[in-house]
Amino acid sequence: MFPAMSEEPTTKDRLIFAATRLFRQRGYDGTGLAEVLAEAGVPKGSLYHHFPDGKADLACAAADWTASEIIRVIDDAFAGAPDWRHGATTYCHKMAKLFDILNSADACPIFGLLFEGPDQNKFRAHAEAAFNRIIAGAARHGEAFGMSVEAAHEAAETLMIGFQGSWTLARMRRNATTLRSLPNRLYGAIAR
Amino acid sequence: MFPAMSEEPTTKDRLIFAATRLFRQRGYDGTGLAEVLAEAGVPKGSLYHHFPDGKADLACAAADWTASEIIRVIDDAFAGAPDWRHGATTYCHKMAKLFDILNSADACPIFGLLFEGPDQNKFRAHAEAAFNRIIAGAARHGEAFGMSVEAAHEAAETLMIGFQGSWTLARMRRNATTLRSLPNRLYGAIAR
DNA sequence: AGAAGACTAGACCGATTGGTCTAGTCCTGC
DNA sequence: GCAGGACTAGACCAATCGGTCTAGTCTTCT
Repeated sequence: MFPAMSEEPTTKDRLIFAATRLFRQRGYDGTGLAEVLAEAGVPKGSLYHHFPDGKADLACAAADWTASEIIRVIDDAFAGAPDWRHGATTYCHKMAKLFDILNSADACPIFGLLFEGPDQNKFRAHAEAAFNRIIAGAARHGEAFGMSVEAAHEAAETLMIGFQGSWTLARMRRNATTLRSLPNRLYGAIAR
Repeated sequence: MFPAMSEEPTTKDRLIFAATRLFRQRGYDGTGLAEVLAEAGVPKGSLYHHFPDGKADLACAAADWTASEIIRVIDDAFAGAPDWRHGATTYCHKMAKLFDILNSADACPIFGLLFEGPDQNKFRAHAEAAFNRIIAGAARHGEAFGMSVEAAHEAAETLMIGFQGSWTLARMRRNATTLRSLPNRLYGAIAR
């Protein structure tokens, strides 16, 4: 969830990274373009050059980028896991660690970036496609464990549903316990 | 979640109802005071008279009111239920119906009103207290079914975690299926 | 070198924002 | 009736909002 610093990011990427971070912290409507520009160190003309529809385009790009990052976290978490539960547990622990790094102040990275944004069909379609990518990315691992397509999809969805609720509660409580205990919450029961 | 119309609401209540509805639909930052005032049919001076800290006070009042309403829904849902699962299922069905009534556009009433608002400790404390009231209100029913204090609390929290994630997904998908299937999601496994 | 397009820079703009404040009207109690 | 407080009403304000636009600089290709 942090940009790789091995290469100088392009202007466009700098805008996306800054927007992602600020939208997550402040929400879409609570973030002004001036803040994004200041953090990215980019002038306004550049923003409209790269994102002709302005703030709304930025939200679409932030959602896309977030989904790609989450899929990376999911893939890392499930790599080498012997079964779904282990992968999901690692995912939750990784996200709990991210939560701690973010100092407990940020909205859930998935839902904060994909469920809040401009009131436009374009964004909505983007966000939905991004979310479906995440679900598909997670379900793929379920299938690799031998789950049926349906069961894998269901498991992925359940994980994401629980993840959001848990992150939100962790945020309120200022600690990541609900994230770390999510697997037990979900699979202390689902496991079969 | 709709004001009782048996009595003419006070100016203050009109503001709270309007704010609650608009904050749920647009988010706190996405709602301007002018909109709230227009919907409530109240002049600005009145707002500052009743809510000296302005918009932030309104958010606190909206959160409190929302919690009270949700607790009412919970109590209704669990009234007469033979066990936790039945009560929780009825709660989910009631909320799914509310979702349909709201035309799928509103943020989760609990989390949208309690987790988004002014970046202030006062609001945060209010919201956290409100949420804890909801959890306690639900846990009470668990205890009435013979659950230990801890298990009842855990069950209430799990329900709310799942509820938020499900509502959010229902909102994206424009249908309440995830809300209606939440009990099976949670208790097709937890049930013991 | 020159042309064209990509990209940066920041001034400008009308609209909206939430809060402040003055001037009333209404209500209650003496 | 009068005084004081509760409450309504809306004008005013500085700041911010996101978008537009002009004027450059940089890059690439011929």
